[in-house]
Amino acid sequence: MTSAHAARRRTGKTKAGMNQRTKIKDIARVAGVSTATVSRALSDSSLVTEATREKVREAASQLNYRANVRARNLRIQKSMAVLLVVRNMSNPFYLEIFKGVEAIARAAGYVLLMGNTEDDPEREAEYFDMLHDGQADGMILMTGAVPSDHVVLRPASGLAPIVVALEAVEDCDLAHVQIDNRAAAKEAVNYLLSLGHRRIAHICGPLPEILGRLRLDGYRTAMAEAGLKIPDHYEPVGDYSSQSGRECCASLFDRDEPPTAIFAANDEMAFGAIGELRRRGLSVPEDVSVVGFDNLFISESYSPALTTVNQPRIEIGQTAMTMLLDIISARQSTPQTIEMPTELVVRQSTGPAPL
Amino acid sequence: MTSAHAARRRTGKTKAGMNQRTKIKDIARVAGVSTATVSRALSDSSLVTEATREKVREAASQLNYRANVRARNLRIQKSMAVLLVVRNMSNPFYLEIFKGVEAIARAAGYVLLMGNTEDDPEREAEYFDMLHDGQADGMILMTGAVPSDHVVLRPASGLAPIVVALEAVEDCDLAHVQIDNRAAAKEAVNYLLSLGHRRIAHICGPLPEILGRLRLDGYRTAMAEAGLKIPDHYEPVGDYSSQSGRECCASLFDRDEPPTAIFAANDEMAFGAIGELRRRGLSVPEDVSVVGFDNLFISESYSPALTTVNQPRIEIGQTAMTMLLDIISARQSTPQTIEMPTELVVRQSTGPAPL
DNA sequence: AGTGGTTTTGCAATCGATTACAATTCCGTT
DNA sequence: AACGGAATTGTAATCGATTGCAAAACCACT
Repeated sequence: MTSAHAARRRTGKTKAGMNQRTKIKDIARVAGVSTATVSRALSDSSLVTEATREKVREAASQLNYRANVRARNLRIQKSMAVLLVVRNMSNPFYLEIFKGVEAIARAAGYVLLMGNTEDDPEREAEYFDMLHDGQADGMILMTGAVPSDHVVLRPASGLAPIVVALEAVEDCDLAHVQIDNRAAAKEAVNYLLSLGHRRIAHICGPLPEILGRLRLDGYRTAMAEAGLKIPDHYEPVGDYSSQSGRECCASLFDRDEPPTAIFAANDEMAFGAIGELRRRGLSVPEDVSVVGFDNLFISESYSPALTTVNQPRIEIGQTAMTMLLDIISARQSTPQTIEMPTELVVRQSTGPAPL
Repeated sequence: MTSAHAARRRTGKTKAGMNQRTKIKDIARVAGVSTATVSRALSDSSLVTEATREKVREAASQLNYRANVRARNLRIQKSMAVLLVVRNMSNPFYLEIFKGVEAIARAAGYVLLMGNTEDDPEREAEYFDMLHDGQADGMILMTGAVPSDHVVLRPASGLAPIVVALEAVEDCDLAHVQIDNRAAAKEAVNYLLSLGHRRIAHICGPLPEILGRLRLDGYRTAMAEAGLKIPDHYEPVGDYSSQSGRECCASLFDRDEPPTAIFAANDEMAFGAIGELRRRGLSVPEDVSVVGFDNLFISESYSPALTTVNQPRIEIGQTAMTMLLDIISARQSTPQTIEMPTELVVRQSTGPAPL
């Protein structure tokens, strides 16, 4: 009776009509059992006989029943959703991380919510709020910024599960998945040194960010260990765009003693640099060698194929999500930091130093 | 009393402790009003005095209250979430579409759920199920495949709001956002013809898919209108990967009468083709012109910068999401098809036909 | 003070599941 | 047949908000 009433009321509202979804009560009626039994039967509880389970399943599939996720989530106090927050959604670097995260999340029955901050502190706070109000059960954070005074960070207030990936949040005991940027940069530069290059420049990423500083540091360390002095203008700063790579490269070759090799802080700037070199009639790698960082999907099919530092992005995504699940299910409580291995991928954009 | 009891019980469970979230009842108690009034005050209903609204706001901010989204969603019968489903999450083509969708969704208060099918019919069905069980209020579908007998498609069962973007689902009255692939392809080929090229080949996308067929059709139409006969082997079929572009290009130049221009069905295959040409000592665009399709972010910084057909991806995402919102709010009921404009972007990979 | 009308507020139902606890059934034993 | 204990099932509370309806408060005007 109640349900007939509800049905009538709802039909009155939606002009589409017939939008009546079957609920657990309907199954109960058809199968001749209580709603509790239906719930148990469908969730494979051991508390029901095989016979009733079958009866319930029968009724459910006949009525095309699917449990209402909203109701379940309210009752079980979970959202079965995780939030993946990045600085810029259209950065191709993230693609495979998305994929890695998605694969693990999906396998565990979680859905993936996307967050895009555009480096706007207000937006960042919004995503933290979403954790707070139960829209997601955890978050993978790929922006370095954390609203410093946000409520979820107050230890007492039930710190929501957060895993920071590829960025570092200091003074917060959060779980981290990282790579060793300094060592990776050093390895790249060492490779150039091993090819006989001495005049090696570095196109930096933005230096307010830790990422850019670490890579620069690796470059400097390698140079220092080789006993080489770095000319003043050998460290132009870009913003990770190919346009900035182009400009930085131009600035290097507009002055005396241009380098014979360039190590760019990411692949896009390396592409820009190669474009600029070509424009100046210099060929890669015969005249100048170029190394990138990231190993974007496209780097392999660039011509010349780019020598670059590979980050295991799929694995990084998988690892971050796995850690998050471990924390959510309280299998893991003390925040860990996992370091993923990088690898220098040698392709055609590097060669022996010219005489 | 009840709430104290609940608190005790919950605290007993979570070892983190202190996870007690403030609920509307707490605000009501502090502000000295009923829960109904709190709800109304916080939702800016005109039914409360400014005085009580202020009192409630005060209490809410003092207790750091945020409404529980799960409870609200159950009550209002919405999820305030939309599902964006793609074939392959790590395809760079989607990036800006994500961004466009995200921007509009966010502005409207919707969150974005990501779906990745990997062309697996089972997964496709899963995402349709998510619509069915209320996990999302609508879906933007970027896979051509629709589970043919799925319940949401039965007209009577309250067809869930779906917008199909850049793919075509036939025999379904769903809203669509598309581009005119045939015309765009024709325009690209016409441009090559205008440069004096006569031997123009087309590297096709997979032909079971409508997309590949339409672009091929545009190519053929342009050639036919120019009165040119297409040699047998001028239509190799790739799979949109740069590797396949490389192979298709090789197959073209391993035979007699190689083309002087190549129109590839997407940018990645164009990159592969350019790589192969370079490997053979042919230069682009002096010996061979190459045109792509999509205008990936990287095409501009490729060298040579790629001439390609631009799809307004951000706008496509925005439009799809806007349409979806219109349908959800029933502002729009008859499914529309919107066609977005493409544009040939001429860069350095094309030039006059060699003599 | 009483009346009628308009604002504000509160009570309690509701959304649709899960689950603690009580009630019942089942089954083997005496 | 009666009994005890285990296995099933049912009743009703619960999750935390929103909202229909009734009650209360307020106000102006006779």
